[in-house]
Amino acid sequence: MARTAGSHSDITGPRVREAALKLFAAGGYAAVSMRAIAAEVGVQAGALYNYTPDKQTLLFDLMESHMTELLSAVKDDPTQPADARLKAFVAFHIRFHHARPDAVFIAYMELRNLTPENFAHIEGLRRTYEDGLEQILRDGVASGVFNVSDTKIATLAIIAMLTGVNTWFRSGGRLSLDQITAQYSEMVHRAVT
Amino acid sequence: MARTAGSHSDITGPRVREAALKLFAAGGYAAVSMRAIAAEVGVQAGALYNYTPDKQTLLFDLMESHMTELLSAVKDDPTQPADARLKAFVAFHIRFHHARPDAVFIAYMELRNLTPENFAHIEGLRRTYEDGLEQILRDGVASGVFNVSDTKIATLAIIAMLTGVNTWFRSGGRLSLDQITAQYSEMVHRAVT
DNA sequence: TTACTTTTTGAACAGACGTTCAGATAATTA
DNA sequence: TAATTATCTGAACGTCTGTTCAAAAAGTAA
Repeated sequence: MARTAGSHSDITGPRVREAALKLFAAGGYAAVSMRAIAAEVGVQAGALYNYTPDKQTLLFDLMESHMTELLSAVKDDPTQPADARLKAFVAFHIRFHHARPDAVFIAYMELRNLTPENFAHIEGLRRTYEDGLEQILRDGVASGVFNVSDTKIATLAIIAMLTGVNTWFRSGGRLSLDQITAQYSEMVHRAVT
Repeated sequence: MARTAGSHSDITGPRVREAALKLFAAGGYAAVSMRAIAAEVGVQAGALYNYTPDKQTLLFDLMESHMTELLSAVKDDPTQPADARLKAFVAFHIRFHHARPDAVFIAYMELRNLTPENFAHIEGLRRTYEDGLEQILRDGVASGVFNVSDTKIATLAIIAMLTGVNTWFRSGGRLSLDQITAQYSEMVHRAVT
């Protein structure tokens, strides 16, 4: 056997990334073999190397795609009042992260499996995202609507709190995502006011 | 060669656990081999099996020890006002977790590498810890000092926020641990009041 | 149909994996 | 001192690892 019926890179390529995302999130980068990813796709291990030069790059590409999507999806209107901007940020963060739990999990858990250069690049993207929130807090402090002694710490505290939703929330439970968002929005608002 | 000079289980045993803790935290359970742990201890891989039946149990024992220590270290005095109890909880959590970053990291990251039974056991211990905080919040709501619409969500939000300190704080930086604790205490207090 | 390109297989590589165990040496006890 | 126990080595086991590559089959274009 060789090339299989119906095979095409436009189909197999995305499926390789989907399989890697799913399996890395479930088992961890180191615990998932290239053969396991190939089996999930329905292909032999050698075929994966048409789509990634190596396993490390496969991980990095997944993480970079996630961070890039995050940064291009987040919106902020500096002409609005800071409290409205903060509320919008909270809602965006919870919703965006809830929609892609596997990518979020990988982006936060597999940093140690990146080479130093790859790590630095991903860290830079994350820092950019954090800076967006910190700017909202700083503007709010400047305009007198917020009261925070250290905006950097508050930024990290808020993001940790929001991202934590992903570790326990699943659709279909006692509360809807909107209800969760409302309560977090309230807690965050109080915490900085 | 066989038994080495000065060798004793009272010495080697703890060193095996220390090495495993350090390496699991740095590289992840799946990425760390028994040979790597043995090398860290200064022994051959076979010798590890005098101290653990297998690698999985080694991981489980580390996690269970950590959770058990956590539960026996946390104190709460229900006769005190809820806001004082909450403040004490925040300070305890930050300090306890800061003192053992490797164990904390493992306890939160390697859950997926536990067998179902081991996972259920560790999850039970974590739930017990969370319940301690939730009880404080509930008492505070009952006595009118707190205002939280859902104490379970608030519990998870607070713990995620506090544990997040471990991901970035290192002693010797811009702020002391006491300063960090004061600001988190303030934010948590505001969030539930 | 023929020629060419794209995609996959399946075998192979050298090395690492968790675990077991007989035998050897050190520590301890009598 | 001699006998016993505790501890470790070093080799071995079968299996899995990431990656490479020639050969084969399917898709595409002329």
